[in-house]
Amino acid sequence: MSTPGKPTAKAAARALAQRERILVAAQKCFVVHGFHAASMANIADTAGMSAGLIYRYFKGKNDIILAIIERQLEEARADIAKLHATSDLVAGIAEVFGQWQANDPNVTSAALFLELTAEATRDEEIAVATQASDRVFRSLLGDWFVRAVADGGLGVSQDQVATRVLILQCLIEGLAMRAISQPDLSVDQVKSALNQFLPSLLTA
Amino acid sequence: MSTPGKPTAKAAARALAQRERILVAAQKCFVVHGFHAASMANIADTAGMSAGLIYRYFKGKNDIILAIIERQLEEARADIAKLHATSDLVAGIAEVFGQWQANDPNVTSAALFLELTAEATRDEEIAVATQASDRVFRSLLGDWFVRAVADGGLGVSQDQVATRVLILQCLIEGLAMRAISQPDLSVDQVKSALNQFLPSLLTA
Amino acid sequence: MSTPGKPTAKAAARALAQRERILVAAQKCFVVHGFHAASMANIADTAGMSAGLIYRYFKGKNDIILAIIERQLEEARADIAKLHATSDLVAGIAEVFGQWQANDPNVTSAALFLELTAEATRDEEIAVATQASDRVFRSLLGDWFVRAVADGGLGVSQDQVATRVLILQCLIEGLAMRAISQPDLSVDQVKSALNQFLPSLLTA
Amino acid sequence: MSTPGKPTAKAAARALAQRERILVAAQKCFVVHGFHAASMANIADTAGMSAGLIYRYFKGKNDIILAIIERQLEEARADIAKLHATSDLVAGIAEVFGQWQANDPNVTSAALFLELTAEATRDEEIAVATQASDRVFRSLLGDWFVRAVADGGLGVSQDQVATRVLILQCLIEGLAMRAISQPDLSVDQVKSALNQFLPSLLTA
DNA sequence: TATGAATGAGCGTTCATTCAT
DNA sequence: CATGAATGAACGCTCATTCAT
Repeated sequence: MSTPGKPTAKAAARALAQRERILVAAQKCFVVHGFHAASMANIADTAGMSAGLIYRYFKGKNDIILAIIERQLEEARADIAKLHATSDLVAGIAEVFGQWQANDPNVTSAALFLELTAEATRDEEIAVATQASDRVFRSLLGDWFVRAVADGGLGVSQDQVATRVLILQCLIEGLAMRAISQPDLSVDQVKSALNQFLPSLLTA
Repeated sequence: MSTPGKPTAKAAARALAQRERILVAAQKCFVVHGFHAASMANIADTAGMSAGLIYRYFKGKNDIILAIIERQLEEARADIAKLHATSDLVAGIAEVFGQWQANDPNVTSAALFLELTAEATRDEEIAVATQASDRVFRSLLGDWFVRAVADGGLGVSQDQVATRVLILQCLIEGLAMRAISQPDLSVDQVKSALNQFLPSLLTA
Repeated sequence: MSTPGKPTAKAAARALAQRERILVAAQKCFVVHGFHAASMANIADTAGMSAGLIYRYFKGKNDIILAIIERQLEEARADIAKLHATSDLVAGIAEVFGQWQANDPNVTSAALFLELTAEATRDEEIAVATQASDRVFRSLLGDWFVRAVADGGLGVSQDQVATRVLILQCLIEGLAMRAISQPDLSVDQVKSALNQFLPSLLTA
Repeated sequence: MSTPGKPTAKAAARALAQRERILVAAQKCFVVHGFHAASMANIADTAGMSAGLIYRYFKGKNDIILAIIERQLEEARADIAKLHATSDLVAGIAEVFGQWQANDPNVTSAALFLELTAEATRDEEIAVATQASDRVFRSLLGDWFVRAVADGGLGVSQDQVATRVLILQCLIEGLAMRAISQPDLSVDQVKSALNQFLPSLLTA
């Protein structure tokens, strides 16, 4: 009231920063322990705050999970945007595969992605969020496929888009499982395989 | 000791049957609730026995999870065997996709598969088991690719096998995620996509 | 199964005994600390068991409260039955007042009665239970008023019953508050006052 | 110190106003949620101030409860004063009963009264406060009973006062419980009952 | 004076595991 | 062999209270 505007903005900024701190900590904990095994105390410790404080910024544990899903959607959107910029889809996918294999708790985790998807079969809220996220992702991929080559797209015909997107997604998401189940699979092998089979998917 | 030979064999058979009862119940519970949310009481109820009795046949909950992984290996082997028998790989994969989408607690579950794989990044024992299982699976698939056409194989050259197996696995496992994240994807669409892209993978 | 009937009956008896142990402990704790301030750990300690065990016999804390209400109803029924037997209503009420003033955690507590009634304005389940209990109590009292003198009743006319029951209840329940707020009020003073004003209530 | 006299008086007045704001808010919250279930955050919100500020005016939650008791004493004194003014005691009591049944959070609440009394059996400070309050109330009622009819009193003899006050209080406080446990009891029924039994209490 | 972010202890509850029967 | 009562540690979460701003 005394200094209008500013203090509120400052407080809002702090709140956002705190939410971010919590989400980063939660992501690490979820990657390391899994959704259910990671405790709020775990997350609080990792975030360097008391457990109770988390509830000022999130309604509960489930709320954190949903926020993490949205984070992943935004990261995915950013990745898609990069696809537009680069002509080298193979290198992009291979890089993501490398990150998944390294299992760095700070970036998108393959394990988290799998567990999240599995959880969608049990939690209605999570199901809604993941399916919505997935729809957006497919739509973005589809736009890229269908756009004219002159505009940075692939110029694929409309009746082919769904099929191509499906296969491409299977390849990418399948690599998430390979990153875990086949730790001795090298990035180069992945590149080589993709170089051999992706072109037929990407040509009009 | 008192009645040697026969009774022991009988007891061992009973023990195996009990383990099987428990595993079947556990699989159902895990599919429905997930590994961590499924309680031992749940499993005991489903198996129609007391909670305490389970500990005569398994060291603990983790021990059951490990056994479930081995069960899945067996089932995977059976699936591979069916691939040999059928000439129609596309129909086979599409059928599995349909089962995954239906999420029948009695057959291999996509969600369980994902959760299990995710868990492998956290539990060393599970990692070892899943990777061993995966190696066997790849080996069986590889054999089929490399075997002569006359012997029911595909006659693919040795230096192409790893690549082909990799792509095929990505497609199959990618469909596990599609079954969950894209519930409106029809079996026919999957068949159509596979029919378009599998041939290039399966020809020598 | 092996020894049918008996074991189940034994188990049921034990379960009932455990429920009773818990209810007795809960009543003590509720009297001493109040409904909300009494913790499940408190009750478990008082009952001489672990906190977790309580949940085998009660759904939760609210379930215990509801069971205590029913207990009180049964005790009230027993008290009413005694009224039938004795011609000395004044002595009976005065005795109850004495127990209330002593605040013995083992018998019906005035404080518990008040808190329970207050809670009924907030918890729908408790409201339903207390009102049902109250209806039964009033009905029993009314029967006694209306019954012929020859049958141990008071022979009060039908159109007078509701009024008489109302006043009598106010006097009894009012004494519950007096027992707390006026600790120096003697049982004899209560008797004297009741002897002076009850007769007009009890004559046809 | 810097501006002696006046500013201090102003500050004291402000402090009293703040205390009043808090007490009004607390009373509302206590009526709705009960003493223990009402949170300091609740009270702060209702009072339109921050939670921390309350601690400048009250030592803690218990301190607020004690202050509320004193408030009720003030209200009770006011009610007694009204009894003096009206010749119709029955109508006055019936009106209070109606307010109790309506459970208006802005006036004296029956539920709060009961909970407060119950709490007196547990908290020594509350016991002292309620008993002192009760003594004053009885004294005021007694004065009215004993005062000469010519002075607006009832002219009851000294040795009858205690008994009459006791019965009258039981009737009034008993109606507090009736208001909760017998929600279908009408104000008219109460009036009718009081009209029948009060006269014998009020005549010399 | 006033705020509200932060703490930390304690809550009700669940559940893997043990063991007397 | 089989039971299920019992434990105890941990969980997610709430809230009275404090204190830097």
